[in-house]
Amino acid sequence: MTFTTSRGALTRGTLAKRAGCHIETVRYYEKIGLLAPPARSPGGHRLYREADQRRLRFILRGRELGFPIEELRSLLSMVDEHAYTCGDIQAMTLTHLTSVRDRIRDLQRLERTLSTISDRCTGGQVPDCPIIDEMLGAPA
Amino acid sequence: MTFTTSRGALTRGTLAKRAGCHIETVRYYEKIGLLAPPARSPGGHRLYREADQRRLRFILRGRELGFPIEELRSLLSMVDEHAYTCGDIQAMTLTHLTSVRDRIRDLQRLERTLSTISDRCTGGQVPDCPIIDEMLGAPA
DNA sequence: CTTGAACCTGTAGTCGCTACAGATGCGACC
DNA sequence: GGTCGCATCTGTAGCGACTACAGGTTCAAG
Repeated sequence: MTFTTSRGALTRGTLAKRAGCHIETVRYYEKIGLLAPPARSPGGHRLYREADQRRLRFILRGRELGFPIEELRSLLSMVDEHAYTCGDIQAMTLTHLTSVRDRIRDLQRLERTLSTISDRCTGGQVPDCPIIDEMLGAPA
Repeated sequence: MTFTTSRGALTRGTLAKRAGCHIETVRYYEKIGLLAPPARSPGGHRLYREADQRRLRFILRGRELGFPIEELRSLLSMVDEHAYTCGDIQAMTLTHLTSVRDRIRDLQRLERTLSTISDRCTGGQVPDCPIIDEMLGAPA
């Protein structure tokens, strides 16, 4: 079992498992400066604390919400310095929400197009296909 | 005016403009083997024909429909060899359609989460924010 | 003290382009 | 035929957000 070391520190693998990400993601976030370089064991292994786990969870939760890394970097520094207002965060979120809605609309248009053209197919062994014809010729 | 050369060949820039893509995309598609290496002028400039324009349009239309490059490679070789049935193409399209629908569902979930949490904001100069609290604590 | 998993480092690959630098070609005009 | 300026040529690096690998070391359990 790999849990914690003698003084309660977490290894990289354990941190990743607990926070719910790939082990290499932890190292990646350190490299790009989202996670601070942690303490090391005498042999050079990273040793994390509970605070690191909370910070990583924050980042991962932000990613799940679709925030890009650079926005998370801003969010983290605002939180670190307690320098934010609800209005600031809400504005960032609403901007982000707009882009999510745009993406949904784009995909819905695509969905309609794809279902329309595939509905026109007869299927089976027929050596002609309206999808190919559509791609060869006029746009749908 | 840059249209066609003496024998009706298209330059790379003209081809890109006519087909509707970035000039560098043409070279990229050649590099990855979607477009065949075209004839060259004595000085080494690419010279394209109408058939190249049709092929490029096919690829771009496929990209607009969201097909990944590798699927377009398959589609192109099937079309080149007249070796496809409507059923084959329809199956590819339906698989692709499913993944588009999955992505829509994921984004809709995200949209609901983001609008729910931003609705809880009071906004303005308030130094606490439910969005941040959410990211620091329990998942929404 | 041995064993095997976990970790260390740096780097390359993913996808689909786009951008750049530095050199050369092309065609229009004079 | 000379000059001008745009277009094109080549190879390579960068984007975003990781993930995978190679080749070596450390850790901890038995």
